[in-house]
Amino acid sequence: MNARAPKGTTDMLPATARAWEYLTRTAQEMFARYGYEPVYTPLFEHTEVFTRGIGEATDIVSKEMYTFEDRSGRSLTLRPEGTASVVRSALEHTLVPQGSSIKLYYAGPMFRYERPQKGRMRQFWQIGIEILGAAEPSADAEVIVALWRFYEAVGIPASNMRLLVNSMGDEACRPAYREKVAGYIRSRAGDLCGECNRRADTNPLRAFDCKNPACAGVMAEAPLLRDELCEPCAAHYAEVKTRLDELGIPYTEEPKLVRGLDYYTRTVFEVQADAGLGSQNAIGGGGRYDRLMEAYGGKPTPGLGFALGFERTLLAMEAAGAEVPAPLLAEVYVARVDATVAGEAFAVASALRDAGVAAELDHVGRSLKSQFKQADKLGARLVVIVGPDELAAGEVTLRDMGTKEETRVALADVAGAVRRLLG
RNA sequence: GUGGGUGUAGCUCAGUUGGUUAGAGCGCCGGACUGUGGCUCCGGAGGUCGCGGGUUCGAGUCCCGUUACCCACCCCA
Repeated sequence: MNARAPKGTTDMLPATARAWEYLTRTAQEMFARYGYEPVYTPLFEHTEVFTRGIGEATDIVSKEMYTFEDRSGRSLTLRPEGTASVVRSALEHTLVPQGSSIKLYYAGPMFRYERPQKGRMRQFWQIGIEILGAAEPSADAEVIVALWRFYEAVGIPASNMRLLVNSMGDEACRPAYREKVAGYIRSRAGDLCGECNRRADTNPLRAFDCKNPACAGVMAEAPLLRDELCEPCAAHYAEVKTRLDELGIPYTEEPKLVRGLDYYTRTVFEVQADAGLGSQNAIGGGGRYDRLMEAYGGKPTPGLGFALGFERTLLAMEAAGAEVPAPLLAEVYVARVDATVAGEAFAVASALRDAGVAAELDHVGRSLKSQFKQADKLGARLVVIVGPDELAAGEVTLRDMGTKEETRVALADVAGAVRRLLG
């Protein structure tokens, strides 16, 4: 059989899994302080949740989804992102009654059928937060600040990151702007690539993202939404920036920042890392999606949030030299002199564990010498030596690996003695 | 979907102009007088040289195909 994990997936071995748990734990602790509660939605949804939420014409929906029929013929899709599911769940359970709001966070794997490369996997992990029911600019600022602070908390210095912000307008001003850009594209059709010409009809704003140098040059002269925002959108955007300014969060306005998901309105943002990443340098991003709930048939409910990628965040952390705390696997190593005392040794290790001490012992029949090597490698501060001689007196030997001092203690008091020595 | 690069022990890699039993470091296991660690020394286990063809007296070394991984385009977290 093929023992490899499928393309674009990877096993998270202990070193990585530890980092995953660290990121999750940090998010739990931090987002709790911001008032967010956990939510777990299914890893797959009715396909419609994503086609209607993210948009039929987006790359994610049109060519990157893992869609399949179950045995009853339903069309299901492995979630390519988290927001659509959370909003669908909020609608199903009426989590946002009129006039209220709710704050949620999630963490888990997402799935997109893409060509893997640095910082891009087919199964990748995200942590995200969402606020539903909040329309005020302070909510936008809160989400952005939470994202920024999270990166700082896990050891990525501000000097290694760039925060980009923009406003995409709303239904009052964006349609007109879209047409204006589409018109601009058609007027410069000869100077733009084929893909961009098609975008005039499908998603003109994406032309701003085109990597083609010629297109970039042409689009640099295109009309900017910043100059076309309706008054409410302009005021909202201005206040978001004021909130960020007041906290000293360093951001850059990027008028060409466009998100690839159709549901975004008004505020959008992205954090890019300068070090450790390849060309996929966006380690987190998000924005406001005030019309998404309606797209699902719910009442108008403003919403916003962000998602950050585990894999990319970890790459940025490594580049910054950020350390993931390592757990203490063995404060004490229980060594047995020979097989005749295996039972007693096991009982001692169990008693230590019951007493809250990290204790390890051998299960493969190593020599006593080898057990000491193990103890040393694991960083055990103490070794409990269980041998026939000691047991004859109802005792065991305790060795301090630092000072090499050995003392005999009563078998019945091992846990107590160990705890006193460990301080 | 397109392009480039790389595939030799668990890991990181050497392998001369194709030539006898494929190497190193690290890791792992064991030992250096009898129940004891970190250093050092000695020994050992471990390899279908990605896979399949071809050229050749002979290929890890050359050619073709294929596959996997990596990176980039694209897109996004």
